[in-house]
Amino acid sequence: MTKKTDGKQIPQRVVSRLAMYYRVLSQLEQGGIERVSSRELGEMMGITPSQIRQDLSYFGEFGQQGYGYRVSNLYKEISKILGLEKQHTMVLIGVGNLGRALASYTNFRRRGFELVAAFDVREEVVGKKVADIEIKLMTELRSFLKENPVDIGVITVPASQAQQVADILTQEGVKGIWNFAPIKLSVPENVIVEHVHISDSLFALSFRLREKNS
Amino acid sequence: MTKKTDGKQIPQRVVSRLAMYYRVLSQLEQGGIERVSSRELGEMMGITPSQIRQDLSYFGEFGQQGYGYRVSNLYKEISKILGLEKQHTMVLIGVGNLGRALASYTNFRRRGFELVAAFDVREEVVGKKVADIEIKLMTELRSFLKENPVDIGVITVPASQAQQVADILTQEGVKGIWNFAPIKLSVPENVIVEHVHISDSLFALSFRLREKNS
DNA sequence: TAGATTGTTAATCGATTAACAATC
DNA sequence: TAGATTGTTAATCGATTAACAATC
Repeated sequence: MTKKTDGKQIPQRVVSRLAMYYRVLSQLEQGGIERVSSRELGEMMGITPSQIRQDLSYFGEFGQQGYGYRVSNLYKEISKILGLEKQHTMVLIGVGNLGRALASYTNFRRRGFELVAAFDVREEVVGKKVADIEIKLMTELRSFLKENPVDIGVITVPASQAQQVADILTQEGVKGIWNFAPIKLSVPENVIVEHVHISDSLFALSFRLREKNS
Repeated sequence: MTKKTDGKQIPQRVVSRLAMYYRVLSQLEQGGIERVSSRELGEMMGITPSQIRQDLSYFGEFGQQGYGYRVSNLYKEISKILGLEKQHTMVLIGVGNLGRALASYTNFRRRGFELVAAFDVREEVVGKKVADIEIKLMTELRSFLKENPVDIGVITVPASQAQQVADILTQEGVKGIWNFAPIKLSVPENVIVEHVHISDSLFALSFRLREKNS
């Protein structure tokens, strides 16, 4: 039962697989499945049972010999590991099409990510709403952050403005940035940035299509 | 000058770094920079010069001893490698917020990805437009594909409908799928799928925020 | 009990980094 | 020329897979 989280730094690859496990387990639970083995999980996800057991062993012992894993239990444990049982507050900067899509994605709220404000530079959208949040003018970002505790900043502005926004966020104490601008941000080392480079994966698709036909 | 593409399968990691190189080089070129060394590139991207040279060596020799790389040249070569000099046609299935965001992202068109049609199940959006494309009813998808050559299908429907859409796409000869539904698609082995699991990266951010504070 | 499956240690595989001769 | 930097081979590192004792 000893947790193995002690000190050891968890590889990035393991963390992203945790998110996959979480997703699959959520489907299994919704499907009313009660137990699952690493072999079955592996088949569903296209990875080896060994890898699953190895990954989980970073965090503890969640299974039972001869039986496998209780779906509802493993789901809850992984949810805890990912920090999805905590509440997170988010601000959105840049209410374009993508920002709007993210704001409206109700699953985030369900998982404990609460959007508390949205900002844009364009005066004409100010006062309108996304996902029941009133859009504020970008110039109010700093003062808002001073008065409201915010965990995560979601950046969906053009690349040219992203660094500037990141600077305000980090100066005002935001500790996590979810960045959709196609640019590498410089931030203090205690701030965590997750980049989502959507177009990179389209380019990879293009490459693999080409590779196949040659 | 011998290309090394011969047979050897390129690791997925290398492909996704190619997309990064492409992005950085595009910035350098726009900034009017003429030459760059692997050391400089590495510093900008936070990876080792060795890795850059190793990656590039999969595809040929693009540099010059004592000088480095000519930015415009390397940019063009990587663009070729990624297949971005070819024209690709795309259809979009699911015109929700995310679909709308992708359709409006003009950079794709600039890179040779042309959206030729968009589909949705909701009758009320049919006939309206996204990015100058008239939205069609989902039931017309199959017949459209029979009459028009399409390279890539972009899936932005809910998870529950994604497999069904993927089946139609692959049956009608689409060879690449860009999937935003949070589910693993089963497709024939000659079809290439790129998944973008946006929420996975938010979960990873949540994990790393938690990890830091413990 | 016999069969199944875990958690973990050891072996293998692949990817990253270091080193260096070649040469601009 | 001397200094810089490539492309590539070899060394190292880390991640994945296999194997197996423990045990439900």
